Amino acid sequence: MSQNRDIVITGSTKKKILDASMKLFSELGYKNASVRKIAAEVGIRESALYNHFKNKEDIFLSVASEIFSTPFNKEDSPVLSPAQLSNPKSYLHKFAMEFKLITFDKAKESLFRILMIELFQNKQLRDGFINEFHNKNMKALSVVFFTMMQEGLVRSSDPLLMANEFLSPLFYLRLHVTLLRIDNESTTNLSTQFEKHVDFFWESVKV
Amino acid sequence: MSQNRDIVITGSTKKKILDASMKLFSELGYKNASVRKIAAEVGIRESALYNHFKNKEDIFLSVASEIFSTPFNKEDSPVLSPAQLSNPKSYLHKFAMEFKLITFDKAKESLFRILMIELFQNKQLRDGFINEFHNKNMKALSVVFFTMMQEGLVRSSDPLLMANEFLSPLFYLRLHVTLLRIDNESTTNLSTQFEKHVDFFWESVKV
DNA sequence: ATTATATATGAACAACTGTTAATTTAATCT
DNA sequence: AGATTAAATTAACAGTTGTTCATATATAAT
Repeated sequence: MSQNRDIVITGSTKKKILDASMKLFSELGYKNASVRKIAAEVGIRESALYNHFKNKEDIFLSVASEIFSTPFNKEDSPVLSPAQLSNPKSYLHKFAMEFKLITFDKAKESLFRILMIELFQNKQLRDGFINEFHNKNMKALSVVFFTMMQEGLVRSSDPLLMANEFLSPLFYLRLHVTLLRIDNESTTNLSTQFEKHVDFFWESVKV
Repeated sequence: MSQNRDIVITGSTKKKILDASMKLFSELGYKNASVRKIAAEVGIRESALYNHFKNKEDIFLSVASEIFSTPFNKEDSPVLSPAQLSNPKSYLHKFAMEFKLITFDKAKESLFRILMIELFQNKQLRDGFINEFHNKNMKALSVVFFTMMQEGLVRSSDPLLMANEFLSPLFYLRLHVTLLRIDNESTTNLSTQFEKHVDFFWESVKV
């Protein structure tokens, strides 16, 4: 009961630690985000952290686990119903818009930063990136393109290649946006590029 | 004279420090690559580093300055001569092959890792990435595509958009390759993708 | 009201950080 | 040869790191 009260009034300490960690990891990276900085951000002493987490890595893993849990790999987000596929261009638009939404989502942006910062120093994140992000998206998209090809909606080609050609510019765009946002620079130019990419791509593959 | 002798026999200490730093920065990141680790890699004590560099940041800047000095922005690499443009597809192939070469170049790979690792924590590298890599490549490519459009070699579109569509998959590919290489995983699948991308792209834009 | 439990604190630890100073070693110049 | 200069070493510094422990405080259950 009191747990509920805590949650309502201030949010549980554990949640606060995760939020503070996410913020600091994404701004400073793992090594620079010290347990003391995290504790200070929460408003407690560093020793109190160890009541909620085994150690610093435990905190990081808890934060990092969120990276691949929610955003892209939800089977339901870019829906893959035959009805949708009969209007293939609008399906691609939907996929890109989902991607755009995630790109400009503050919380997801922090997770993306953590991912990018630690990608080259953490095998777990590398595997997650390739399996949960790249492979999953590629698989989903290539199924879509394969179906489109069979129905004669797009030109015949390697579905995996086509999926890659569709996904890469979206990722690059996301990276670009994230970089600009760090320095509070304008991203209005880039925000329209998601749609432009889909249009260009569709012009490239439609029969 | 004796300086020359040193260089011939062992390489100057300063050069050795830069090599060791490049290696460690790219493997561990700035913070984790301590001055003691760098000194140990060179084979001297940490205090001796300060005979050659002002401080740690001075070493990093010296290494980081190489990132944007050599690889892509050389005006001569992807040549932009009218003669080349009359065979547009082979020009794009050349550009992509240049990119592929850089991707699989051991030394350049280290610099790319440093860039990616510190990209989100170092404004200087962010600016360098956007100005020296992104903008420069985009500008060069969009001029090419603009010319191609005028000569009726490719379909009419926004040259900048087309440049982006051409560049993004190359970058994504490079990222992917670099990640696999960290874990010594095979990249044979990916090595053929550079050519496939150009073929797919050409099929997409040729009139 | 007393006990039990969860969570906070302050202090301390050993290890590591970047950097400096005094000193020794080695190479160069006259 | 001796003097000068460059580059190395040893030792120490003040700070920070992650983690632990004994203790205090507040909440929950009896």
